[in-house]
Amino acid sequence: MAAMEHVAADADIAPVAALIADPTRAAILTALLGGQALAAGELARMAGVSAATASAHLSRLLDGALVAVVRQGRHRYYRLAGPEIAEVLEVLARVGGRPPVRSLRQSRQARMLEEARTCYDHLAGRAGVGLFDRLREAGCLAGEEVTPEGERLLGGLGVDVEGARRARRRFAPECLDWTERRAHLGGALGAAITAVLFERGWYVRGPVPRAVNLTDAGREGLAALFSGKELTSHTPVT
Amino acid sequence: MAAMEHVAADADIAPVAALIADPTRAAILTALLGGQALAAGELARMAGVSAATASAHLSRLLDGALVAVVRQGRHRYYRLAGPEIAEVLEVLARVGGRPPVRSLRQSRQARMLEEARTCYDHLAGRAGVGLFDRLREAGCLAGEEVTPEGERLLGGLGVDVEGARRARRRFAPECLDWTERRAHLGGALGAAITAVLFERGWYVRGPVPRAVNLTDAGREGLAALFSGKELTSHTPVT
DNA sequence: CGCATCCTTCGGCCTGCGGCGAAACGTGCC
DNA sequence: GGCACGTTTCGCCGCAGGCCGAAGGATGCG
Repeated sequence: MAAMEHVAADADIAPVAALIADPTRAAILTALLGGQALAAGELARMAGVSAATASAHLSRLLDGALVAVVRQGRHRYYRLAGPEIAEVLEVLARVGGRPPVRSLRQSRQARMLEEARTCYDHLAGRAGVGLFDRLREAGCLAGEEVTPEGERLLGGLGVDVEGARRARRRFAPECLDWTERRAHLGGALGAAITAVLFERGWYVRGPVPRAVNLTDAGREGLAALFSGKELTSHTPVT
Repeated sequence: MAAMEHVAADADIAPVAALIADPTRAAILTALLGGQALAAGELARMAGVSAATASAHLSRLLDGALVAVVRQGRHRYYRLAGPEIAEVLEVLARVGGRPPVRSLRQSRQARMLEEARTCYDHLAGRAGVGLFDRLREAGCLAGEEVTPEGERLLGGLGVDVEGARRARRRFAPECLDWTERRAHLGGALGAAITAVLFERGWYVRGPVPRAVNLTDAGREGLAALFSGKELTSHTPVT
């Protein structure tokens, strides 16, 4: 969930938030969430303000690079500047729209996500930090590197450590886990390990989008892995 | 990327954004991104304002449920209210911090993501909308349902359509694709199909977090699938 | 060219809200 | 109890910025 590894070094979030913070601008942006470009006048009508007001807002949104404009005859069609903008609006909507009290179903789903989930492409939640801890305890990790011991253990599991090292992303960064408030393993290595866990069927995806479940095979496999026993051989799917 | 299916029916995003929009509050929230709870006075010092000012801000953040507080003696320790809040801040940071001009490497990554990526747990990008179109053309989908023809084709592929229908989420909603500006298939069915694509090795995850790549096997398999030929039998990994 | 349409710029009004110091409140310590 | 300290509440000031109507481009049409 917390994609610390991807956050630009302390970017100014206030100016962007300020652009979205005005109700009229928010209405405009939400209207544009549909994906199609809309004319300035139409946006003014949708937002319930005069053309002059809407124009001022659109000008600021343009400055802030939240929207882009294409002139066509005497119309100016505005659209969101990119997918990231839509993402921001959607995440904000999830936070703003969350009900003050959770339904039973929601809290059940929340508990599942706390137990084990994916964070982008690596394992997170209690399972994620647990795995990270056990890898450290077993002496597999030192700083952002893998020890020879770790190479052996992960290699035996079927993880392509060398491949992960060559990937175009950070190798083994800690990724702050937001439900556990502690680190789990992210980056190329975290993704590679997680891929193997799925290939082996040790974890399977759950009904809720990012939830994953530990299988019986996974429980046994992980226990064996960290008790030092050799693993049964394994043929990857690809 | 566009998780339309999860957005609450037009939630008010402006109030949340307004809370983040003030530079002082943004500084406080960013300070709390570290994960540990901090005392009010400490936050005041970090944000560079008087205790009175910080207190007022914290009070508003508390009202808006962006932070939570725990009293301990004469201190009050504030922390972010939950993982969603961290997520909002991180997404905002990505947008606010994005460089005006993309590096070669970034634009290469962006192109990869435009071609094919995952959106939560289903296929998106050109590949996602393409697959959706071909499923529709083949008469597999009707509204939010699967036709008998679709049952046959997907069943032959190894997709558990019945299982997806029973899942605790929408079955086959359209999900707006933000790079293509058209719909792709989301929900339980989209996830189930995507899972099979990975199991069969038709798609593999790429070096960039959400990127996926079509394999040669995938190209052939998909071509065969939509040309009506029978598929080679398939043993799932789990 | 003249007019209608769409959009932006300008000038003025006014509310909202962030800032501070001082005082009040609550808690721990002696 | 009395004091110190952390935090909140109160009162006040100042300004950023949202709103509109009117005027000023720009574009298309006849």
